[in-house]
Amino acid sequence: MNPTIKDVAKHANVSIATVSRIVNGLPGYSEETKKKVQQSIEALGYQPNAIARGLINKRTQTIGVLFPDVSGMLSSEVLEGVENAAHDGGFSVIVCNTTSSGKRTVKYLRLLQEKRVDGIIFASEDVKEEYYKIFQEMKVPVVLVSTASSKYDLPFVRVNDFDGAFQATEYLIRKGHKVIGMIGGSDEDPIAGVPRMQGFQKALESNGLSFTNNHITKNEGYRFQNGKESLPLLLKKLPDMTALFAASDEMAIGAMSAAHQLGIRVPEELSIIGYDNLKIAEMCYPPLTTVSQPLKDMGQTSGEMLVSLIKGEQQEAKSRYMPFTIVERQSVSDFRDK
Amino acid sequence: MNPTIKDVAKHANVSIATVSRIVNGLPGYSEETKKKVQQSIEALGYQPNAIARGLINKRTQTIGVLFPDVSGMLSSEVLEGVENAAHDGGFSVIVCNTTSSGKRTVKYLRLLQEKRVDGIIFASEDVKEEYYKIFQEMKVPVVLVSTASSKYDLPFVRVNDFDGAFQATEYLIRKGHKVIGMIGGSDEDPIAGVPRMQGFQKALESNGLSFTNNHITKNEGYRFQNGKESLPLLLKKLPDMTALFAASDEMAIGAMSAAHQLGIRVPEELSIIGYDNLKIAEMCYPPLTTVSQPLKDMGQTSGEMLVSLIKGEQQEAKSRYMPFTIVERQSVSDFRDK
DNA sequence: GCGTTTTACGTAAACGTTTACGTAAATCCC
DNA sequence: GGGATTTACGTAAACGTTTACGTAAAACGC
Repeated sequence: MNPTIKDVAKHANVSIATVSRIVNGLPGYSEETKKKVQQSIEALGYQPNAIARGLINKRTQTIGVLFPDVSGMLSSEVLEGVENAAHDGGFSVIVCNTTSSGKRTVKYLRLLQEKRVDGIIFASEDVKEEYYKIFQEMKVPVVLVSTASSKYDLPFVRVNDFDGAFQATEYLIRKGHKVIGMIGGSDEDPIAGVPRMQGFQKALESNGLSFTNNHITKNEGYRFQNGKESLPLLLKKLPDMTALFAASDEMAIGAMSAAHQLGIRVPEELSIIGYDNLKIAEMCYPPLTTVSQPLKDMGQTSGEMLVSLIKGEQQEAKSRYMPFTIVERQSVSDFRDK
Repeated sequence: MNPTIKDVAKHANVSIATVSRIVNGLPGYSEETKKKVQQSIEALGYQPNAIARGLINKRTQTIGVLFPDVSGMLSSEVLEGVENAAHDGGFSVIVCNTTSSGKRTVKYLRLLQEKRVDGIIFASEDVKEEYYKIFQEMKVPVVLVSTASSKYDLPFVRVNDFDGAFQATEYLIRKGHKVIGMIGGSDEDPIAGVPRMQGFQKALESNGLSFTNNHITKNEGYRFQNGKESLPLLLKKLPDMTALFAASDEMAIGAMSAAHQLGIRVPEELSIIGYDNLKIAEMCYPPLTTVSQPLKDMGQTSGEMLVSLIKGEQQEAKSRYMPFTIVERQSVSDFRDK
């Protein structure tokens, strides 16, 4: 089995306290003793036991990250950023796939509490009261990413969804489009659903364009299939539509697929703008113009924020709205001549 | 802070051994004592400390998973399967993003060794000697996924890449194509590079079609951009090419993008078949026909295999070749009339 | 040389849990 | 009723590490 600190101490003929001091770079030993101990460590192949250290220090150097869909394209980029920041800060990442289930989320939080993780990153979902209660019990820092909570004072890292939608819609308006539809999310989703629809509506109204219920179709999810099914519905409600804003890249690409099937040329007959700037945005045909959420940076920033809170480098984190841009590709046509 | 087992024992007026027995469902207490202890647990909000338990049991209920690219589309689906299996088996997953760097991989393995993880899943990369040395030191089970090792006897879960490529190429041949090219990976990649190229070559030769160096372009990576850059090169070498097999879905979609730009109609003028069946295969235009690696199932299977090894339910794991299928979509035309 | 300060150790206790083993009481069976 | 077995505890030690504190020796300064 693995040699312990006792084996090293015996081999080097010193006490375990001396070995510990040397291993951890604390003062209190001679150069001669240090060399002797290091030789013993190498000879025995000693690897310190982080479990024992965690028990004493009451810190495990581990954080938990909860995603509603760990293999989703959004999640995987955020995860990369989080993992980079955590690793650089000396922390390991336990990943939890909650599948948007409240029960499973509570189970994971309890598990993370038992494992005494030093902090939590909670991604892309609304914070329920019972989650917040567990956060409180755990007495560790929590950072939200790609989400926020109106009810609980938890630091977050996100993009301003209202502004992003507003500017995406204004972009279409500036390109000369006057009949613009939206493939939206859910009325009950306070994170990605409601603000993006509100931003869309506000942009229309601010530019003197009409907004009615016919301008939006709503969905429970944000997937390719949702977008594909929504386009025919939207066209029925808004037959003169020349452009649309989709509340996610996947839905935009789904709409694109449906347009191909309906023989509608994109962008010549229908312009489409998405939201996220996932990797696939450049891979579809035509390449998608979209609102760019800097997902990996958001993961990185939230990871750094959490590490900083754990280390006590700051007592309170300042929530961050990350900048977004409109990445122009080829899915939006210039309608100003028409 | 968190109440300990000592607090519960004091509150319930029993010993800590009794609390432990009750919490862990071991025999040796009366129903009356059990009720009393459970009330104390609830009143104090006791959560067992998994760190202390891990130190005693020499088992952390945690596994480490190493990916060369954690946000890659391949990785994220495998990760979901692994995480599901691990969670169901009572294990947490520490995710490590090695970025294909040998140095970083060693660093992660050492970290996982210190954290005393119960097992390792190693994905999508060749096993180097120094990794294998660390596996040996750690004395925990290791399972490979989406990779294998010719040099070390480690159980793996993968698809037979030779067969997959062979059948993809035969599929094109059965569709009447006679001049078939390949966008391949690297000669130095014994996992995804060489076998897929060999399968392609064998299929051509077995069907009496010519194979020369002009039939393959090679790449260092398997990304969209690699595919996009490869198509013009391949067309230069093989101007009469009517179909191509790409060694990954991303490269297939990259080739598709290049075809659109060159005004080549897919599949009418050029048929394309990919490899992986990533989510994006159905999202591109036209939807991609591809060899389907069951990525999530592979993750699930490798996770189950590792859990079983850790629990001692089996002493040796039997390596698994997972079945693949050809998922027909719309990127391959029937060339038998022409 | 002597008193003070610093250095280089080692000892003992702690962290929160699990469990082997001993003991007393209760139960069972002849 | 008595001996054997089972049940229901509690005690003590262990797991591998960190560190406060005490002590002896060395170094420093007058």
